[in-house]
Amino acid sequence: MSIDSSPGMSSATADDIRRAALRLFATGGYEATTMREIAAAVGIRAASLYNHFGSKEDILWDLTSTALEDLNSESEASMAKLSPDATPTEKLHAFVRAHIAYHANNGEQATLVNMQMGGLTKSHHRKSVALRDRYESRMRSIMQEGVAAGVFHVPDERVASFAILQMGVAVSGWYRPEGNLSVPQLCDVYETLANRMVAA
Amino acid sequence: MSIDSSPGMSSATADDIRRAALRLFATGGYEATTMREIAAAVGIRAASLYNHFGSKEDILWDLTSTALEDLNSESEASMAKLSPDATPTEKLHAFVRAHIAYHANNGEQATLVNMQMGGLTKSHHRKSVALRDRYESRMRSIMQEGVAAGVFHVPDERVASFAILQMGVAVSGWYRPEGNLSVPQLCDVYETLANRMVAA
DNA sequence: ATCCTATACTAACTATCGTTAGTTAGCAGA
DNA sequence: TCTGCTAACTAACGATAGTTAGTATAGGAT
Repeated sequence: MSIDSSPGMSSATADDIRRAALRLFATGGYEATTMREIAAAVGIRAASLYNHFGSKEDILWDLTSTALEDLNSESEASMAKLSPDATPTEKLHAFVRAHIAYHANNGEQATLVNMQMGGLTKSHHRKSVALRDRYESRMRSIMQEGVAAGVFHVPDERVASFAILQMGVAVSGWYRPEGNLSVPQLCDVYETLANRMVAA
Repeated sequence: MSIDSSPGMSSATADDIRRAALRLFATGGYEATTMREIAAAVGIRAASLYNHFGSKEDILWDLTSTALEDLNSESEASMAKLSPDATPTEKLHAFVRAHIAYHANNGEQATLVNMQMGGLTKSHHRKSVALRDRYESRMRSIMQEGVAAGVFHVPDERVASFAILQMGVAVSGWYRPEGNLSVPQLCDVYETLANRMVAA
């Protein structure tokens, strides 16, 4: 047995499984999706899935951890491009644009993270929550920095941070690339809204 | 058989079932919750649930439709209190406050509507989506009215409407009455944020 | 006192789930 | 050519799901 569920190596079939499972989990829910459905979408039998993943939960964990790591790394990469003396406002803009771009470009991954994490084992769930918290805390830090510098003025730092995060998360639920808004345009819109919320 | 799932009449046991199922569906998900779990939470056996509801989906539909009707009626009641010549800004404030209050006071119902509607039959799902659309369209109307009157200025009416709605929906995920914010205070915060977003 | 209805129970059915066992075909390297 | 590994298959297992059938009991109405 090989089981290429660990990151790094992955066969073409394993990637097919990932793609099919992601779509099915995101649209129908993890519990409601059966191994036979995933297999049928790939063109194999259910038992063959176990040549690539140890269990159904293994697939969910693979997808979830990848999604959360992508979210974090894209966000970090975007922030890293800023100059060392960037203002809180510039940081907010960079964060929001990366946030919106991810949720527009990776709607299924985001949906998975937001709605299907309950299917994970307790251990995997804890790790996922930790990754999500790490992400959210970056938003909080920017907010606190801006308030401390006197350039942001919000009624409640915590609530305002959540509000900015969540209005962006919702993008994953409705954005379609074939619509009349490009991703950069969408980022513009949300950058403006976030900007106004902190009354910068 | 009586099956008091239809609104209006309902036995005490049926209400116990509703309460238990709501909690279990909201915290663990509809598909992952079993009839035996619901029954155990009520203190009866699974088969006895069928004296009160025709099926598991019947319970979900009962809860979902009630939640959506409550959301709509509370919103309408709040708007109805405004004077006939209320400004778009006053309407926005009234809508947002009702929106936030509902999501703070009815977190489990809101979670159900936002995450578990996939468990409904196609017919019930359609009706639910229609109720949700009716609610969201009220936000859109206020936005359009404000923009037309020249008092709101947003980059995109549709996106801004969704953003205001969704930052409020997220409240149902984290608000706890034992926290350091009362519901009216929370409404104040979100009224301010929404206000800034439309730059009124 | 006697029905009758409502609601609970036990027991079980059928379907389907995730998963395992055992097997077979194909292909790379010696 | 032989060997060994990968990844597919068929078949089936054990568990559990939603649901139904049949039965018992308690309380209110006549």
